[in-house]
Amino acid sequence: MAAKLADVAARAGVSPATVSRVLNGNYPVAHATAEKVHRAVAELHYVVNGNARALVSARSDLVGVLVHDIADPFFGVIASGIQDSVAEADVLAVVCNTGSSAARELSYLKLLRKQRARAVVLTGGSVDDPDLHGAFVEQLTELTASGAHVVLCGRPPVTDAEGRDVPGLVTVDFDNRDGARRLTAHLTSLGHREIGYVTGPEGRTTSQLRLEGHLMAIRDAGLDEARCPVVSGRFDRASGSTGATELLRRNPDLTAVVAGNDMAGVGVLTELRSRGIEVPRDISVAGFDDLPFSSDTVPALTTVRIPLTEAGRTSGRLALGNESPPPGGLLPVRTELLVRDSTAPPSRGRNSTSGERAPSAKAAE
Amino acid sequence: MAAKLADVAARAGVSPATVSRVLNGNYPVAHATAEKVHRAVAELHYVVNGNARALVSARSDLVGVLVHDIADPFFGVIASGIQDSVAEADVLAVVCNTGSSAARELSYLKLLRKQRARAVVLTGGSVDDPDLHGAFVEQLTELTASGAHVVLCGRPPVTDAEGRDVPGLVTVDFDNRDGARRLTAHLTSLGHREIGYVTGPEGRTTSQLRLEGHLMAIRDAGLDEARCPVVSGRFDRASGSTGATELLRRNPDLTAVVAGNDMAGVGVLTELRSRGIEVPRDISVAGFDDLPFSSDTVPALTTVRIPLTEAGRTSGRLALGNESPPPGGLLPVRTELLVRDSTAPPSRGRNSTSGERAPSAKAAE
DNA sequence: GGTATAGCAGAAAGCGCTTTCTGATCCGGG
DNA sequence: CCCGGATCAGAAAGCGCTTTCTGCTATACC
Repeated sequence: MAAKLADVAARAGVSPATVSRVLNGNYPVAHATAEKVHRAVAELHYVVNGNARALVSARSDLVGVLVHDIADPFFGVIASGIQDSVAEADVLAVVCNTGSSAARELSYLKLLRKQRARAVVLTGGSVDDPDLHGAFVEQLTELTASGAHVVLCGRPPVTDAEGRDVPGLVTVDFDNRDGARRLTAHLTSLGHREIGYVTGPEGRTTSQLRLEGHLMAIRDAGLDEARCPVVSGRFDRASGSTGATELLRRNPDLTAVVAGNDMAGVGVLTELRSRGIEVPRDISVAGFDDLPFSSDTVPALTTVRIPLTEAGRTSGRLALGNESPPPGGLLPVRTELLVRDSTAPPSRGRNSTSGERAPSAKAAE
Repeated sequence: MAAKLADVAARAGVSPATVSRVLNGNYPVAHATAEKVHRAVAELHYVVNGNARALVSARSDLVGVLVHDIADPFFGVIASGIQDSVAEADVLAVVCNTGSSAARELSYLKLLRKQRARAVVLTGGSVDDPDLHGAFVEQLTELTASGAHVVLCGRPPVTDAEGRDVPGLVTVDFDNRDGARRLTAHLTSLGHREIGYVTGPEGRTTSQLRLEGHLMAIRDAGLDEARCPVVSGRFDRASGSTGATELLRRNPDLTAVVAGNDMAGVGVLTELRSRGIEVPRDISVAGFDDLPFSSDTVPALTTVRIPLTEAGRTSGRLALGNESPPPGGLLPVRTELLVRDSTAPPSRGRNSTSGERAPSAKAAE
């Protein structure tokens, strides 16, 4: 149906080899000949068959991007960063929604291997499934063995059954633990001593690291852990709401609630509001990630910014192999505490009307 | 490096042809033989080379998905719907960010053609670029001619230079105009007579259709169009803010503001709030799309719901050719008016509480 | 003027698979 | 007992490209 290389060659009056060389520009071709070929290409609307090319060169112009949920802006932003940087090399990004299921992650990895993807970027915290971990490591090993680059963006290095790092992986690591520690430290330094926490989904490394950071800050400040309840959520709005409810049930005197991410933070905000609790006068609230909408909440959410777009871009470059991998395969990404309007010093006894807050001034990107 | 079909054949003691047949299950193979093959496949961790397969069968297991911006939840949700439905056929979705540029759209189309994508789904309103339109139609024609399915999701049918529909395209059409009409009609029926409007980007069909619907409702209600200013925005928060400012400058007596989409609606909400204008008491606000966050705004945003996930799924099925195309190639998607807390009847005379305007430094993306 | 050397272009092999065509085996029926 | 038709398996061609190897024509140099 479509024109092929041989058709172009015939039309230009040259051999297929010459056409190929003109197209790839990796071999000297006389200018006049190249002209003829270009003309023929244009006339025939010729487009090289990527499959044939990939077959002989043993690698395609595809990079796989595994995300938990592409409808979640957290992943959308990362994906757009990746897309951005790989597009410069005319490489296509294949976005795969795993729905946080290790099984689907595995089957996508296999599919990507089948397409001989040039690289794959796994984003977001890893999902723990002991049964599948062996198979997971195997896929990753197989992938790197066949020359594909594997980049972990926002998830910790993968270790095999013996706890050894799987070789050849590159990690773009978000500083979740320390970011969380600094966030909660901000709250304790404001004078909060009864701080609730809504975690992310169980078994997700991101949830765990952030929780650890939070607990570190709690201990550093010498707070009574019994007064600082932790409930588990799922990194979404709904779990933010129910989490806030549960937290208040456990400790009605809470003066601050930290959510595992911004999404849950919004849920907390909504729930508190619907209960007539004013933020930050009555309770301070904080999130994590600094998603695009986080500065538009009311009040604007205090959070920890992760430069997601930039991290995505870096991951993309790493995936293409354009950027030499960092020493040790680990490239840390700095987080930054963003204090906005949802956090303030605790008021003495909840029901007092402590000062009004100034209308929000926003942080530019 | 990786095992190939011949290796599996050798190990199983059969011919390559037999292995292929076992893997594809399209030809009778004795049970015992199939067993041997399966064992060899497992032992060698064999994964078929999709490129080789695509080369001979002349079509790959890839569908392209063109979006304006994957970080925007509007597209994220659609993309996840598409992904969802094509994944069932072990087909991979290639997400391409066009950044609303017709040139990039074109180059992605070419890239997708090169990969011999099985189908491509173009989402979101089309971008108007007269210079590139011819080339655009050509790519689409070439694509359908080579047997690929082309689905337009949320954009109107494409017409060629003579205004004729390009054949073979399937359109999943959002009912933007009528949705917008009903939304503004809701406002007029509430008693609003001075309604401002913030459009989407110029030259985008979605913007245009929604604006048309709005104006229809304005006329239907017999309002004075001079009192109903329209300012242009870009479907993002920042333009919602600036749009609201400009609208109030043009008509300080506005009792309602309609934004072209939810994103801009949030911007409007934020801006009004920072000016001390209370929603919906002083001014009603409405958006369009019903994105996941729209019910979490304060107050919850009245909007028009488009079943984006479902539309994405349908587009995916259409792209795979699993669903027979609708008559006329046009499949309408119903929208639904969602009245929430941001709209209410206008109050008599606003200046009762028109607050001080706080300086707010905004960042555009 | 003859040979060495660029500088280009073509022939052909082969990437890993699918599929048609051909062939071998086995069964039942005449 | 032999033949025809199932039933299954192999041989081989070829999908559209890249790339090595080979070869040809100029040019340069002695």
